[in-house]
Amino acid sequence: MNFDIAMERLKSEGFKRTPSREAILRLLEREDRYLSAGDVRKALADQHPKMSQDTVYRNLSSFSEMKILEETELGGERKFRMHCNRHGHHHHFICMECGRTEELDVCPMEQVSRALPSFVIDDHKFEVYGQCPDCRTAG
Amino acid sequence: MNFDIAMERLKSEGFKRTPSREAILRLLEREDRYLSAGDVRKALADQHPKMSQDTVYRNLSSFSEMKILEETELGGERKFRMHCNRHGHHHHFICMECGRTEELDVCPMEQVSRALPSFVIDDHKFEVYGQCPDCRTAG
DNA sequence: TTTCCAATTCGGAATGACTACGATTTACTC
DNA sequence: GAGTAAATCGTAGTCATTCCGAATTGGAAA
Ligand SMILES: [Mn+2]
Ligand SMILES: [Mn+2]
Ligand SMILES: [Zn+2]
Ligand SMILES: [Zn+2]
Repeated sequence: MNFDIAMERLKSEGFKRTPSREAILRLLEREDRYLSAGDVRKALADQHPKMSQDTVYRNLSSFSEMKILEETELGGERKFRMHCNRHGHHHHFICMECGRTEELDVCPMEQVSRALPSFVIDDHKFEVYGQCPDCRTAG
Repeated sequence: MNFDIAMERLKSEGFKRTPSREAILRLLEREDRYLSAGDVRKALADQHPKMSQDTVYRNLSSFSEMKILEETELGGERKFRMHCNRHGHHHHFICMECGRTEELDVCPMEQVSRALPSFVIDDHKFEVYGQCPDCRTAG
């Protein structure tokens, strides 16, 4: 997903176009990795020193709910990234140093569904953590 | 894992046998599901009203580090359960109503390792969420 | 263009999980 | 039974997140 498509999505769902929303989405498009609300505030501190934490949290949550962003929880913190372009279901490798992700095609849920016929399955989480090639070289 | 094996493990690693530790481990053995620190405090409020949160958190963390407990993070909270008896690596279905778990044999990490040869893989998380047969019937 | 108002943001206080820490108590060794 | 390090207690602090009332603003309607 890119900035323009995200803004269209907002408009089509009746959200207003505000400087805060533009700045947050532009940042996430540019960074292309998982950022916490605090990361976002820091990154926008120069251009938008008055943006309140309420605004950051509220918008990140809204964007996540409407699938503009992908969200996970790492180290007790919510983290957000621009939703991948790829169609359909996928998971991520996440670099614990820089937050960058690599998309994974693997998903074992068909097997699991078959193994648990009497359970209601609502959701699942599959994430792989480590060091990306760039961070590995740099380290 | 059961209470007695857990106490042996504590002893062998030089930890003292205290009423707090016994109560926490007995509770987790009996419940056999994921509990938060708050859940533990509430459950022990009758028998051990003076047990401080420091004691609960410190011991749950210690037990988790020494693999007496399994730990996960759900809804922004750390949760703990007695480590399964099963040998070797596995994952869980977790009932979002009652916290009970079902062990899963499926793990897609061999495929992932093959797909990401230039990445350092340190860890992964695979969890399935939903409703267990008991809660389904009860609901 | 101006008016209008619900949506949005702001600033700051409240919440809740978790951690830190000095004082006190306790489990184990001798 | 005395000594000592470990463990616990009580409480205060931290940090991410949420809440709330007041002020501002985007964009539709006049
Ligand atoms: Mn993705
Ligand atoms: Mn297990
Ligand atoms: Zn990296
Ligand atoms: Zn259940």
